[in-house]
Amino acid sequence: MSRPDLNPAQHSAVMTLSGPLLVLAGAGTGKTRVITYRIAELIRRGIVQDRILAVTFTNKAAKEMKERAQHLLGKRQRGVQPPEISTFHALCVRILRRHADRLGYPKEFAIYDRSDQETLARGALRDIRVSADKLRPGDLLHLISGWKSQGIRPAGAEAIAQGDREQLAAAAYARYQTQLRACGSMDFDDLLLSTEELFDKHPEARFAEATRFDHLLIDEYQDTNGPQYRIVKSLADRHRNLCVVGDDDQSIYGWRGADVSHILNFQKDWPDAKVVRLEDNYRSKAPILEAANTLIAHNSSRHQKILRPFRDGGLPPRMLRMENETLEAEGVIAEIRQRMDGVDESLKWRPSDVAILFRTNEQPRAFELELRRAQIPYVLVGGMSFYDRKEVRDVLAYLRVIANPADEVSLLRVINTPARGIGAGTIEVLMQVAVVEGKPLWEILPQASANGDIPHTAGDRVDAFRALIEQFRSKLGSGSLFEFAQEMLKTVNYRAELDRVYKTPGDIEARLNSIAEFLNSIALYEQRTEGATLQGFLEEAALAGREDQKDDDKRERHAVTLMTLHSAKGLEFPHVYLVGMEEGLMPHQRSIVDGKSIDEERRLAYVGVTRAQDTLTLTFCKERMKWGKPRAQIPSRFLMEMRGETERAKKAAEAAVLMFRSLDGGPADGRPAAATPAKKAASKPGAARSTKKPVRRA
DNA sequence: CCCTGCGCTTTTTTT
DNA sequence: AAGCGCAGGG
Repeated sequence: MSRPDLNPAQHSAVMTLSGPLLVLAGAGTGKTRVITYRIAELIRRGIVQDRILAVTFTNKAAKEMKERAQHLLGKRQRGVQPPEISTFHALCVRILRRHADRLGYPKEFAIYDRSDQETLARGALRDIRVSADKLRPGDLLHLISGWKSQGIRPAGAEAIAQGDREQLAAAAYARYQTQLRACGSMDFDDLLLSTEELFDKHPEARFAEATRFDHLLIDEYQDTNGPQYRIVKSLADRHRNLCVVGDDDQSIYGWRGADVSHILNFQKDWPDAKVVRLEDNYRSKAPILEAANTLIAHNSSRHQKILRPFRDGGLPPRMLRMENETLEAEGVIAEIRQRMDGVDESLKWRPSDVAILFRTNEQPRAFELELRRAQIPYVLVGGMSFYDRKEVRDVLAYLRVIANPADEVSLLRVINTPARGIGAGTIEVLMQVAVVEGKPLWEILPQASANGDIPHTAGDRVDAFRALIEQFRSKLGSGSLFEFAQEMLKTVNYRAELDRVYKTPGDIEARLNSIAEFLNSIALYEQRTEGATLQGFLEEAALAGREDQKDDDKRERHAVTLMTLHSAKGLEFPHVYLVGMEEGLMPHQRSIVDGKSIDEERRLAYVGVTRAQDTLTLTFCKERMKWGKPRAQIPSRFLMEMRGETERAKKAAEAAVLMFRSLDGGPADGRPAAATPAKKAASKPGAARSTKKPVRRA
């Protein structure tokens, strides 16, 4: 079975080198191949590689694309660098830095991740005296991000906010944004939004950026949000050589502001756009693809397309019913073990051939346990990442404060870590002074001991802390960053914090190890970067986020992959296990209750199914633990839809709606959960029709 | 100020 | 099951 180098459709997409081009590429149709060949072809035709910009959604995709392009180019000419390939966010950071003076932003800014944002959101809600039962930090962040992805600022949000909840959120948004700026920081949405603002207010900056490139390629175009869409337009309308690649059936980031209409309406924006459809699937064996096609056909409003299998043979997806999540993991892992140990050498599975895909981050627990027990190497992608660990965040916070003491979130994190006698009372007083004087907390610290509001002893401690940070600030920029960080940790005596929090020597050692690993990443950064700075390192760490760690490549080659469906997009594996195919999980309870985004959940399932090359196994449990209690599960409607049993799928959907809407997350035995009486009373009468949480009057 | 233990709530996906 | 906030004793 030989595969053509490029089929006619792919060839046409590669060769259409000027003007707008929409490549509608189904799963497994070789879209990466098209992009890289296109880049190579442009360079072959004499386009200087610096004039080509390719944008991806993840660092991993960017890295991979760079490697592939490099490989293709290497065959033709030696020493040719690949063109600029970058994520949206990294691109925006560079643009903002180049034009920082225009917008009056500092050139150096910290990038706040999800956990920093949560701290900020919590603080904003406290400042405007909103308790968690009215609006939780997570919900606030979701609303803020929604506004930001539509380009709406706090003033605008206050104007359009509907109802109490949104009004409160809009007020908190204003507060959040002020604090964020005061810290000299940006969140991920800000990077995009500020770039958009820069282009709006400063046409000359927009012109300068647009003139840097003659060709623009955007991968995963179905996942662009408002600001990204507008930035693409700004950058492309001069040369019009815009190639976007995507698949509306794989749009799974709607909750993050991605808007499928961008890809659906591409031809309206660019009337002379050429459209190429890639419908030959080279990845999955026919019966798997058939299941995928049948499943996705249940979605309305999509570009009609059918994927044709190139590979024949193979078996239909298996659907296995398990007793509970422990036995699910046991069953799956036992099978993998067995396949790995097979007698027939040619049929043996390697660990890296296998992926276990799931919907939520709590699901992998059971599988990790079993994999360890079976002594099968594995990598858990995403989940609790390196940068989410407490000790790493603490060290990071110290470095951030040293880089920029105005960073209040980080300052508050380390001011009493390890405990140095600056307690909640002292901090509260200092914060109040800061608010009254309208200055950052850091600038208040020198007056602390003089201020009569806090005890003398506390004042001395604050002085000592400030001197400590100042001492390291003055050392910055001379000598190795790695040694700098190492010395800082020693001086600060971070070890004391570990001893306080962790009881067993094993725990302490594990934490020390992750700190060592972190320090190592500083050393690696220094090695590969000319003119390494602390700021530069912090920025890289923020943008790399939960993505790859340097030695993952090596590990991945011998390990079973565990990951969420969202992280699996763009990847493929010979053997895929799609686990937890139950109502409430897949589709998720949330989308069942508000009935809105079932289509997106279906696309998610579709993404999962189309990751499989040779075999696909779907599993579901009869019962699953939740909050310490076992709970009856209904098999996912998607299982039935995949087999064309539409009526049975509808029944499952109805049952799920009943279960999740009326029982407030009811238990296994069918009796209503003993929920808090107040909540019960409120949710029962209105539950049938309400799409939003009923707003209760006080 | 710091630690411990109890009780209450939690329900998705991530650049 | 686990993480958070709060009360109470050193």
